[in-house]
Amino acid sequence: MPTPHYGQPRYRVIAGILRERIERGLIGPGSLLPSESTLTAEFRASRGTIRQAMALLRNDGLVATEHGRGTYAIPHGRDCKPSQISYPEVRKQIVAADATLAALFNIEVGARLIEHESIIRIDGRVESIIREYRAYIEQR
Amino acid sequence: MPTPHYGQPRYRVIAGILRERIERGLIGPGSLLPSESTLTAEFRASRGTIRQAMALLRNDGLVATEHGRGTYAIPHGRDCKPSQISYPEVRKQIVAADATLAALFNIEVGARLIEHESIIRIDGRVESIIREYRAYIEQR
DNA sequence: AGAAATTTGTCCGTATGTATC
DNA sequence: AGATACATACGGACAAATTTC
Repeated sequence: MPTPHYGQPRYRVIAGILRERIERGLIGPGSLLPSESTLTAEFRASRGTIRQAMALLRNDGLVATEHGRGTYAIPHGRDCKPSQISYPEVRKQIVAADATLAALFNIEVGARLIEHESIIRIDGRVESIIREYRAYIEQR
Repeated sequence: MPTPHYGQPRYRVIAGILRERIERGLIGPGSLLPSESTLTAEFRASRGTIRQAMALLRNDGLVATEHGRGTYAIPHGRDCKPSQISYPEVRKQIVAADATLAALFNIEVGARLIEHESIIRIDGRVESIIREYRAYIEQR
């Protein structure tokens, strides 16, 4: 993928997402964030970009990093007693049907499907991932 | 050597060589691959590059890695594809985490997950497929 | 049971080359 | 030209799990 940076640069966007997870208690406090390589997978960003994002969070005192161990969320400011069970994160995207899905929907392998993904976390840990697939209807 | 990436990157080349050794049975199945440090010596590549190569093999389900132990070849798979048969409306099975799921759950690629699949039909037609993934908890 | 060595996991800093806005 | 971003690659260091002595 090229590098369109309309508006905010990616490292700021990523930092913002992580910041929100921390401030909402999805991650911390005290627990480890995903590793750099995991985050590169999740955000599909390069390591450099992830590290820039982390640098912002460190700078804001939201996280601390220990060499060889990882990056923690810091118990922040006033504890607003975050609820233990978090709101799911939701994502919607168009994916290509694999063999199994294609067979079920009776469509061609590679045909488009809409995938809704919800991530349910408890204490910041991913508890469950739910994906729903539907036929893709061309719009417009 | 600097880092020109003409043609194939080194980690792919290395992964290819290792893949061949595994598929030829020079290594597997079940036995440990050489350690990362051994491979850096053999291929004169940095550890990071070796680890990238290993990640490819893991992603293909050819090997699995355990912290502090090593990486071993996986007993080669014969997947009897059930494709033809009509699926039950609800299904539960254990699946291997792909890269995306592994990143979200913060587990190893290839680690076990429980997948619940439900098929929603309207007038006999598949309307929607819902899959839920959870961590697999070893019982013994 | 305990210490040391091995091995993987993670982070740090840096560097080069390419491509896009 | 400069900032952003990607992919690749190196070498070093500390942390944590496992194995060996």
